[in-house]
Amino acid sequence: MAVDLELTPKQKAPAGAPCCAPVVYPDVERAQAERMAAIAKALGDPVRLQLVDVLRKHAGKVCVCELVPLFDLSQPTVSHHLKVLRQAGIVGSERQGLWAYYYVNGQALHELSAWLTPRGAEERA
Amino acid sequence: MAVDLELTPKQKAPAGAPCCAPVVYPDVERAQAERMAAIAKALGDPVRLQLVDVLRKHAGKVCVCELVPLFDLSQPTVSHHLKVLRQAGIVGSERQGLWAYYYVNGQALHELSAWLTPRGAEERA
DNA sequence: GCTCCAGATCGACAGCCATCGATCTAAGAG
DNA sequence: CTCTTAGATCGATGGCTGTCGATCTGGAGC
Repeated sequence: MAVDLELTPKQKAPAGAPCCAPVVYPDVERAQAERMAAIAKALGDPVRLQLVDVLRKHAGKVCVCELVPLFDLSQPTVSHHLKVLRQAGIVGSERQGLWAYYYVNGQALHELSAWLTPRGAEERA
Repeated sequence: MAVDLELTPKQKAPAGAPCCAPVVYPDVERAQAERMAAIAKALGDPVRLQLVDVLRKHAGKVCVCELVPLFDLSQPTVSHHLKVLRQAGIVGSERQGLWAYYYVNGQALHELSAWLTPRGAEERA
């Protein structure tokens, strides 16, 4: 851990020179960052996060008709949130007759979780 | 966890009755959901997620002047993103003379990570 | 004092997003 | 076939958000 980096700039930049080195950041991370951000963004709404929470607690497939009354929201809105979660790969759905059942795809959540805790607190990649 | 729930609705709702029980959801979760969603939302932008990534890798405090050239963005925009992260409690800042140094507050990330993995991961995929 | 620099804030603007009512689709019941 | 129900989609709308240039703040150096 800990790149050798100790409050780098020590004094004012001389003239028109940039105060700090560019510190080019390998964009190997960029693709992964986009993916992680997409997952996080999908979870970035209290309603969607609660939807995931409910689906996860039920551990099995849950009917949409059970999800709608949990929130003080219209059915189209809940449907919209489920769609967002589906497109982010966080949940999956399955239709059986009139009803649609949703379930959590643990993979996506695990991906984000793994990024959040990169092995033993912090460590270089 | 696994609540006993197996594809609840078996047949069409009779008349004007709702098809499923409301399944009242304890809003004890609601406060936590808002908190988790706020953290996730702050991470829901690729730039902010990369900022956190960089700060984390450096393990120490990093000067803003080093962060700006990492992205093809104006200084006010980077400053804005840092502010969002700060307000979400994900990063902290410290000013020293002309420079401002940012660092990751592991707590917030750990909170979200803990919520994402509520114990023994998941079994289905 | 004055000047320059680092960084935050402001104001504006475009694009996105959560929400709704209305509508569409498909399936079960009669 | 007809009616009803579950759910998705559409269209509109108001609010939020990412971005920028311009400006403000305050410390460093002269």
